[in-house]
Amino acid sequence: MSLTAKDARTDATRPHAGRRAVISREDLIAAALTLVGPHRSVSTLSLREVARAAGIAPNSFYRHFRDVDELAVALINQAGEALRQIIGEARTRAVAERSVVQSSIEAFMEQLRGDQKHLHLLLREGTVGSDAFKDAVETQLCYFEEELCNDLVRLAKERDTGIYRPEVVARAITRLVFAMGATAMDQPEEKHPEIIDQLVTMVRMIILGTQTMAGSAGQIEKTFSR
Amino acid sequence: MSLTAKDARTDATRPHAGRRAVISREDLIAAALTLVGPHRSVSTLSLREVARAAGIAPNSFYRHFRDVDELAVALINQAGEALRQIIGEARTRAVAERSVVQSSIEAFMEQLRGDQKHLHLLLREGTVGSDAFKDAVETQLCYFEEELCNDLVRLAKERDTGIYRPEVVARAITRLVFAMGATAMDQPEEKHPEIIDQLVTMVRMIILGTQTMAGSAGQIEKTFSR
DNA sequence: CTGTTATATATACATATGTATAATAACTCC
DNA sequence: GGAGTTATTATACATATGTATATATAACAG
Repeated sequence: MSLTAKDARTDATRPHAGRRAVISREDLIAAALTLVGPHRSVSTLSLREVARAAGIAPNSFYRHFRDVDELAVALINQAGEALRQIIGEARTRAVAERSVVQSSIEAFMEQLRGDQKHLHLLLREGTVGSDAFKDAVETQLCYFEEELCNDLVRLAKERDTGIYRPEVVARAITRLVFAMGATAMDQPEEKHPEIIDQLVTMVRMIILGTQTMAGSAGQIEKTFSR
Repeated sequence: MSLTAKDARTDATRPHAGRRAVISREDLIAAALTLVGPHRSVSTLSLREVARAAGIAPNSFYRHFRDVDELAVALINQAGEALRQIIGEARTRAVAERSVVQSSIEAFMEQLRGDQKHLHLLLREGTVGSDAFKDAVETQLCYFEEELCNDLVRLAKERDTGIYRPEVVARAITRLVFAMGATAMDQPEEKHPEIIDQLVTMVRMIILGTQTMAGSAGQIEKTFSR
């Protein structure tokens, strides 16, 4: 179990008896990612197709995944992590600047425009496929909800505005943003500003609603002072 | 163009030269409907499979549809019409009774519980597939939005509550209900009451928000007097 | 070098798919 | 009855898929 000097050469991979893998799990995921898109669903990917895209023999696929479905789950998890990190950065960056709502949504749509296939996956494919796949998507969505919920509670305390059932608020906003994002992906870029505007309005209505329900109607202007 | 006695026998089908169709477009759609479900996406349906389910030879499919995609579009349109009618009835029935929000959502979830495959289709498959298919789903969603928008404006006038950007409100509610409905379909029935409760809260927040934005905060209690 | 072992490929097979072509069956009209 | 017309089927073919089996290849240990 001790590491020799030779092992260090292989850089964080422990010594290896047998042929070295010419391709990694991640390479396969990346190859699959090039195949999906607005017109191609993960659920229609075939093992041979992915293998072809990755430049390996069909059977080599089995060295990395039990079947395409397992790949799909890995794909979703990767997509969720990537997106959460991006949104997280946008959020902390936003606090200093303008409205949290506005800049978070803009960051989201910005990402969407960047042809990030990851986003396509998370937004559109959540509700079709195997149980394992759907669970994976749901889990990622819940992560988003939790983080947003924490943010909402924190902000409400800071600004001393009330907040009614923050977990429901977080869920509503998350689902709404994802749903609107999914439809936005099929629209030409000219329409994105309008969609952003609608989304911002929706989110503000929800926030206004939860604050009113919490009985803090008097503090509303404070929140939207940009 | 005149109808003879013999024509009347065939009941609204005009006289027909050549063999009579043993199967109709609708039969094919119905057969396809039996194949889709929580685990089967429309986009994975094969021509032969649908033909098999309908009890016809693969090639006979072409007499009715150019390809599976055309069937999928027809399926969506049918689903949309069916659902709109159901919700419409629920809505008019609701006005006399309790809160419009509560009873509309309950009607929606009720339908969902009834294993209506139509709903599965509309809720989940909207964002993957051909352009024609996605357009069809989007169109149906827009119908919902328009009807809801009319309702909202009418109700706002009746109750003299303000309403800010009703089309955005209608869109938010529609997308939210559909998104929540899609996730609800994977949950056991015991959780449905909780989901309904969340959804009702979400919609009330939005309505409260739009009313507040319209500057009619004083009239809020009136709306939620159940 | 030899052996061991993990990895990748080649070949093969049963099965599924979309569709072309030709044949058959059921119907209307004369 | 037969002629014309249309719906349906039978057969066939090229192609794609998942996977089983066997084999080749590369890295390591000794």
